[in-house]
Amino acid sequence: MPPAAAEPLTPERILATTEEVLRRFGPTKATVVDVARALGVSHGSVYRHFPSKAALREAVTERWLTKSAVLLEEIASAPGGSAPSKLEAWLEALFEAKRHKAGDDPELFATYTVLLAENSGVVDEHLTELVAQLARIIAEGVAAGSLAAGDVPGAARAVFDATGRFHDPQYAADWLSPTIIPEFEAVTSLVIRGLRA
Amino acid sequence: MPPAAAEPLTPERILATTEEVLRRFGPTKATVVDVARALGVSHGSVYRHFPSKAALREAVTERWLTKSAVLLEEIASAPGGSAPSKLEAWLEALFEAKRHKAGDDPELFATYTVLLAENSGVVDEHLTELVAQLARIIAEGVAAGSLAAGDVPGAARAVFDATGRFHDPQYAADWLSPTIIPEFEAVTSLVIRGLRA
DNA sequence: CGAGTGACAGATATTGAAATCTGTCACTCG
DNA sequence: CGAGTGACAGATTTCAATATCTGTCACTCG
Repeated sequence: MPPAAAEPLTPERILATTEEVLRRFGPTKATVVDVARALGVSHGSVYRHFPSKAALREAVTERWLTKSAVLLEEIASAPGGSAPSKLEAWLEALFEAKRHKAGDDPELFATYTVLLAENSGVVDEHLTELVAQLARIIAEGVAAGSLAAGDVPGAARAVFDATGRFHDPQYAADWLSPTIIPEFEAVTSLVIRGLRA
Repeated sequence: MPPAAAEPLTPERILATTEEVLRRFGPTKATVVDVARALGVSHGSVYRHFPSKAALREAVTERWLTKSAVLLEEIASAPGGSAPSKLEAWLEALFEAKRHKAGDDPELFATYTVLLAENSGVVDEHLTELVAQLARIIAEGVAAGSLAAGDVPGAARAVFDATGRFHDPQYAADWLSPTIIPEFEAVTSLVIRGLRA
């Protein structure tokens, strides 16, 4: 981040710089003063755009989660393909995305894990959104006769819960295990089998 | 714990006192000196029986896990009953036991959660033992024709992983939610359905 | 002997004073 | 005006000194 630039100070620019500062200093060391310094403004200016440090960090978290949700939405709403195979693709995309984020840059992943933990409200909304995506896939399968579910939202939630080990960041350490992929496949196929008509 | 008694200083007595001290002071404050004081001996004596504080805490952890495993083993090896219903009973017993421990004495539960985290070796053995119990139930079902599984140990592991939300202490906070029981039932029935012949 | 002791060295944790950070606000200046 | 400032009070974090704990060992004493 170049020290300054006479560009207008927008929320967008502040968020991007906050991400950068979090990346460099980590979640415990990154301060509002650091963000302001990186932007070449006083920290008071940052408070013109965000009411608190917590709100700033929450906005960064939201941004990150939105990116993931959009990616998965594309799979969920893709035309064609059977519901079971779409379900499998969706679960695999979720797992692979997380696994790569955790594996490629563990420090950044740890940083975001801290932010997720302190913004459970934003995370809950994100999880609700993901379960809703799953529910749409399952509903499609029920309509097509390839899946069976009495309570579609309940089934979606159950699928999400049952695969928690492969998307909950608390298990990130396990994702490095060489047996994690067969384990993922075993759970996925068990769950899909349980949902088949 | 009465200050002293001229009883012989056995590993068993040290372990019981360590549990008591952990219960009262919590995992961060409980020291070997505290344990010795509660036993009315010098801390050097404790080191005659356990090579280190870590070993002492590990032994306490092992003791606790063994108790749980024995309880579940009774269900797994009970004669009679179909494999699917035994599987359900086993999963429910595991969940209820954990849920009650967490709900009835949250501080003690938190203490043990800390000990579990620092003794992953002991925990891994315990988990292997539990998965083996599941595998025995599933094998019984396959033999009786009520369940289907190509790879029985793999399926047991998958069942265990899929129900993680209902036994992994990291999720203990969720166990207080009023919706946790239907969620448990949804996952359990999905998994058992996936295993049915 | 051999279970138990207690003084000791090095490691770890606690504490309180100093430094830094968060959030506010009266002010500047284009 | 209204985006940006910087000095300030109170909260939080850091750091170094102090205290406590862990683990060892030469010793006691039944």
